Formats: sequence, structure tokens, C-alpha cells
Amino acid sequence: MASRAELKEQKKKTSNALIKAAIEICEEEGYASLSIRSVARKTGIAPTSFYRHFRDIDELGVAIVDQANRVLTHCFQQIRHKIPQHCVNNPASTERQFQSIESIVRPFVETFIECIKQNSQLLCLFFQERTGHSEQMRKAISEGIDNLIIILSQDLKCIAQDFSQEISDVSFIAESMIALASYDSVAMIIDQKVENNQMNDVLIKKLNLLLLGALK
Amino acid sequence: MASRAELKEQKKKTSNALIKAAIEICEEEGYASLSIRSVARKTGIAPTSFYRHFRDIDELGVAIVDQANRVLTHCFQQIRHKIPQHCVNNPASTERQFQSIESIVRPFVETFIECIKQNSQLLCLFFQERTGHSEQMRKAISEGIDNLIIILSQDLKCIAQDFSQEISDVSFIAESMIALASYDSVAMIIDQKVENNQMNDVLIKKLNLLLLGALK
DNA sequence: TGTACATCAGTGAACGCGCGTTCACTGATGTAC
DNA sequence: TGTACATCAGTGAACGCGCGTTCACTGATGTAC
Repeated sequence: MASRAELKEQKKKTSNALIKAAIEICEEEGYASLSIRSVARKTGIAPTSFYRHFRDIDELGVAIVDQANRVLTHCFQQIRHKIPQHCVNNPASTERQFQSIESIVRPFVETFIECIKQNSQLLCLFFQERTGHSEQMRKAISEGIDNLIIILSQDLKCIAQDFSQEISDVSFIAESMIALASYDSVAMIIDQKVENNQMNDVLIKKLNLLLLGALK
Repeated sequence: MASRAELKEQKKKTSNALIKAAIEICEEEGYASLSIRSVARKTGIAPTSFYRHFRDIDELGVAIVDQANRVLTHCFQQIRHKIPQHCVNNPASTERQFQSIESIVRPFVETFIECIKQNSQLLCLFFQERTGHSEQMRKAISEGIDNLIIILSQDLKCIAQDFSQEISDVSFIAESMIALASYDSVAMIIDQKVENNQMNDVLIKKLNLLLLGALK
């Protein structure tokens, strides 16, 4: 019935089930309350079976972070497609400048927030554990965010050329954008304040100001 | 020997000792790992004595947040004293504008980071638990940060007048400043990257850009 | 074709441990009469 | 001045519980000869 390959596939399924159960438990009780027994219980396997998949809870934590990294990388690729490669050629008026900035900020915020909503449990955990207690998770999260900064920086660089102004600190801007976006998003999810558009508008306003200073 | 008043004082001392011990444990193991027994052990009292001071761990958590709020409020009052009440009268040149912004950002960052260093355990916990699992703590922290935003907003308002430009979103700026500052600070403390001045410079750069966009 | 062995996800019993919480108690201080 | 009672921070024994981890096991699949 079950060939060796099918067995391997079954194992992968169980691993994924463990990850999914862990994310749900974290939402309810926080990562620190996550236990081998609780995640095994939720998955429907014996506690001892956990060790067939992960060495300990932190190794499972890193697997969760890896999944979040994949989701976020895909999100930032979507953002790239929605940002115009070149905004305005040497925009003269202040109005045109502001338009140009909106054309970056709005797609960024809307896509990011949408992604957060679609993966609220996963990404909330991701950003919370950036400063959590597990060193392995912190490391994996930090690398993931660095990767996002690189992606976003490239987008900003392209656009910065239009402003005929050197921007050496593009990665600072990208980092600030991600910091502000995640800062607000996590609070939103936890407090269940999913007052959709208001959230978007506030964040857009903040990032507009940031880029206005950076690109002017 | 010990009068009723002295007894009351002694109780206060024990409560403070519990708070201090709790902060230390949180640094080592995180707030979620904090237990009644561990904090009693570190304080040198019986586990059962804990209940003479706090109903449960979360009530102790709120007491810790209260202390952090006092420290931060004092910090922001110091910042107020270091920021010029009026920077430059209708600054004409871009250079003068930039100077004016630096005169806000630099004292803010230097005073804030100094305060974080002086109270690293306490404030790290404060900003980490902003999105933690205890609802009572989240509420107390949120109120504390709102208070800081109000203080900083008033400072910004005074200065904004010099730019002869209406700034309705001053509280957004204040919030962003605090968000970016805490975002970087907590990571710095946890990773023990206390590379003093580099940290300050990066944060000053970020906040300069933010205010440049906001005040220009 | 048959036999012996290897691999491997999953199991159930058992362990020792730290936890939160209860309970009745102590011993010092203050108060009522 | 003496006696009885109230208050209250701190104690130690005891409880039941969930935890991480160990161990020897099962039962199905694949492989060597």
C-alpha cells in the first residue's frame, strides 16, 4: 500500500501538520507557552512522535520562520510588480513629487497589509519573535528581514534615480519602512483592530512623510 | 522594634525586590518563563508569600510596566529640556532647515538611547511585551506609549510653527519616531550590539529623513 | 521463492521535575474594654 | 494594668498537573543473498 516514497510524503504531511498546529497554539498562548506535548496533542500524534520530526521546539520554531520568510519574499515580489519602475522623469513640481511617492507607498502598504491579513498568525509570530527568547529563531528572522530590505532597496534605488539625487541610505529607508509597517501591523492583529482602511491610510501617511524626506 | 509604619515600609521593600527579581529573570528567560516560584526563589521568600504582594504574575507584570512608564516619562521630560523651544525663525535655506531638524533629532536620540542603556532590562521588557501575551500588560504599555506620544507631539508642535506650515499629523510623526527608536533599541539590547555611537548615528539618520519630510 | 536483516514513523508506559495553589499555622503589632 | 481579639507579612507541607525525555516496542517496507 504505502511505498517508501509514500511514507516519506506522509512524514512531510505530519511535519506540516505540526507546524500548522504550532502556529495556532502560538496565537492562543504565545510562542513561549508552546510545548512538545501541546503541539503533538493538537496534531493528533503521541508526544514521543514529535522527535521523529524535530529535535526540539526551537527547531520547529525555525521551520515556522522559514515558512514566513517564503510568504514574505513572495509578498515583496508582488510589491515590486506593482511599483512603477520609473515614476516621473525629474519631477518638477512638489505635487508631482508627492504623486511619485504615493505610487510607491500605496502599493507597498496595501500589498503588505493584505499579506499580513492572509497570514496573520504566521506573520504576527514572525515579527513578535524578532525580539523573542529563542536565539535560533531571532537569527532566522533577522536574516529574513535583511533579505526583504535588500529586495525593497533595489526597488527604491530604481525610483531614486528619477529624483536626480544620490541616495546612499536607501537601505535605511527600506528598513524604516518595514519597521513602521510591522510595528503597526502586529499591534493591529493582536488587538484585533482590523479596521481595514483606516489602518492602511495611517501607514500610508507615515511612509509618505518618510519618503518625502528621503527622496526630496 | 518594627512599628506598623515600618512594617508597611518593609512590605514595600519586598514588593520592589520581587519586581527587581522579575525583571532580571525576564532578561534571562523571557517574560513568559517567569513563574511565581522562580521570582520568589530569587527574592528569597517562600513561594506562598508572593500572594501577599500580587494576585498573580500578570499583576506583577503591570507593576513592572508602571515603573517603566515612570522612567520613560522622566526621559521624555529631559528630552523636552534639551530641545530648543523655537529653532529657527522661518528658516530659508535647506541647510538651515536641516540644522533645525538635527536640533530636535539629536537630543531625542541621544537621551532616549542613554535611557535605554541605563534601564536596558526594564525597557527591553516594556517594548517586547507591547505585543506580548498578557492583555493587562499590553494595555498598560499602550497607555504609556500614548502618553509619550502626547509629550513628544507638544514639543514638535512648538517647533513646527517655525516652519510656517500646518502640521496636523504631528502625533503620527511622534509615534513613528518612538516606533523606529524602540524597534532599533530593543534589537540592539538583545543582540548585545551596544556599539554605542554607530547605533545613535543610524537612528539619527533615519529620524532626520522622517522629520525632513514632515516639516519641510 | 524464501529467509534474515535493516530502516523508520509512530507508540505507550514510566521517570523525575517545577509549577500554581490550598491550607492551617506563626509571631509580631495594634486595639478595645 | 491586664486580657482578649484583630491584623497581617511570611511560612512549610501537601496536592494534583503538565511538562520533556527515556526506553523498548510495533508493524510496515525494502534489501541482501
